[in-house]
Amino acid sequence: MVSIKDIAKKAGVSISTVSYALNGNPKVTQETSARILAIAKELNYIPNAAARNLKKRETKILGVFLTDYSGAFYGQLLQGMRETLSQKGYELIVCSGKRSHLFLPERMIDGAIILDETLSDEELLQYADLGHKLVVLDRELDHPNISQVLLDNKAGATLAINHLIDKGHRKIYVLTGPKGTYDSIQRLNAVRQAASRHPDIDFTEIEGNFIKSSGEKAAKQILEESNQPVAVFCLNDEMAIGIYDYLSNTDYKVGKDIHIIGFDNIEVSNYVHPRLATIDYSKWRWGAVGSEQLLKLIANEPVEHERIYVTVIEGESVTNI
Amino acid sequence: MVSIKDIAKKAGVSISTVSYALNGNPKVTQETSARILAIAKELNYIPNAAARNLKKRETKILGVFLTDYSGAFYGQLLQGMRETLSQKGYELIVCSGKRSHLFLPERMIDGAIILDETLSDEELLQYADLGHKLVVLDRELDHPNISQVLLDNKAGATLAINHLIDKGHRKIYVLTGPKGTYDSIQRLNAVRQAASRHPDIDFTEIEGNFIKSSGEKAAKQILEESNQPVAVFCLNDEMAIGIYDYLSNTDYKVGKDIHIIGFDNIEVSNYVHPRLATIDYSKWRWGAVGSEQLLKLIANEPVEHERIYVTVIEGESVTNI
DNA sequence: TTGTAAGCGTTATCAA
DNA sequence: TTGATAACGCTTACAA
Repeated sequence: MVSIKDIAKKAGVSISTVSYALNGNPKVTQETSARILAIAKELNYIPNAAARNLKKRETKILGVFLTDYSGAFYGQLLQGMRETLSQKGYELIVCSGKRSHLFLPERMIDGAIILDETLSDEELLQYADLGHKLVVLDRELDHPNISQVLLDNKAGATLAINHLIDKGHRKIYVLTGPKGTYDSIQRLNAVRQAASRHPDIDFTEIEGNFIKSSGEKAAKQILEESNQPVAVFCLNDEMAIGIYDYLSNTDYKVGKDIHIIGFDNIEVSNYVHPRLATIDYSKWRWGAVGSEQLLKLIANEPVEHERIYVTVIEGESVTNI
Repeated sequence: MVSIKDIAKKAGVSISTVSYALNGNPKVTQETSARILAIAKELNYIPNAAARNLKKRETKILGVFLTDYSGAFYGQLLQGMRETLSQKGYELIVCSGKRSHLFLPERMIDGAIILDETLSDEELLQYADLGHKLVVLDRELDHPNISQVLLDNKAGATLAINHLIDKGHRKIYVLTGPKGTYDSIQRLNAVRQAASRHPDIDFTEIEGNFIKSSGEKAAKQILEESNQPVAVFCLNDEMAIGIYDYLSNTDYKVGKDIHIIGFDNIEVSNYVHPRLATIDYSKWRWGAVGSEQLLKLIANEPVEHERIYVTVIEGESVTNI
């Protein structure tokens, strides 16, 4: 491994001069600086990250924590983060798994964006107390070192329900999500609020868990229970796709016998036929805003919580009844 | 920040004793060790990664380099890697972008898996020369510190063509991929070889670039050129989906007017109707095998290049003519 | 069994 | 303008 020591020896200067030259410090003359740089390049010198991190107490690396890598919209989300951060000289690494939770206290990364239920509120608050900067996308957490960038789930769920009602639906199933996750809880609460405003409409909740198979199961149950056309609000798109799958093996048709609206506008929703009506939001923007907030926290600038707005995407999966 | 110094002071021992205790070295007595551990926990001590990395010259972190985060099958691939590596005490981080290319020479990571055309062969060979361990999934590169785990593209493309021929197709379009990427080149070569073995069959190449829009463009061209039923081998699924999209706005039907087979069996291929025929392989296994190879390289065990095998998935997008 | 001390590769302070 | 040197937090011979 070639270190500044090697360069110093070869250039006949001290290591401090090398360090200054390498870091563009104007104290060292153009001449020596050029010579040192040339030698550094010749020797293929690359600074050792550990040594620098140890001394400078920062890595210029930020982490994003995901529960796993399977999420259907991570691509755009991460892209939004990366583009925002790289402009400011920060690198982004994607972390998932128990050991990586230590990256923050270990000072491997300078800050983190959280979209990972497996990290507890307590753990995050503890890090925040230690001075680490965090942006949470999946929970509400109040702390001076934490900023929230949350989806407007309530507006989304309300839009979805209203869309079904506008189309004349009076029997509405709601396929719920996992009990513990923020987005799921928020969406369900909004649905219940909407339900209480519409006593004339028949709302039925079916327990789901945000994965495809629970959509299939729900479809089976719905077909057994009722034969008039019904509407289903799936609290995420993946479950909606599950319903499509189940129906494709029956004579029932989406948008005719069962009307479906989802949430998230994941990529596959663009491909299914008929097109899935859903609630859309910019995943790219979510990542970008989250990153901006993190940079502000790190720069000790004031931050306010942000909200990501949502819109309805209409599709032939919901038609007039 | 709490360091071993703080613990040493509080425990009334030297820092080396603390270090030994923390690392479970049996030289230190149960008693003192227990006391030190207790204090460490009390103070919420977390070892500083930079300091340890600097000293030990390893991080127990491996990187996987991706061109971007948008790949349709990254989820399973990464999952395969993570599950394999975490068993062996390694953490995986996902890196994308210019600066992260330095993670290897900076010694931020102990090794890397490459699926990223933006890294040049020269750069990788240079790292390998410096002693860094690499596994490449997207090119052929011979070096003692590099192991290849490649898709059997040739078998896949041959299978696809044969499937079309078996179904009676005699006019076959081939929608190609970007000129520079390994998988694309390999697949096209295999197609040309198959073509030379079947002079009776009419092969036509259309230039594509692995993204959806080139499928749409190709569909337009194909419909303009020919009206008898034709077959198309799309060198990846994404372009095949593009054809579906284009046809959905016409009166032509997949599996009837245009027969399509893809490559990769990405998630959306499961959702489209009719089901897309395609070439499948285990993304999880690809990641897992790649990881195993990397661990072997790091342990200085002998490695041989590996191949990931492929199979045909039939679908109603290709029917008998 | 525990302590002393050197060293990992940088940065940065102070003196020359 | 450059050089000597301490320090960052940790590991690990070697000494006690």
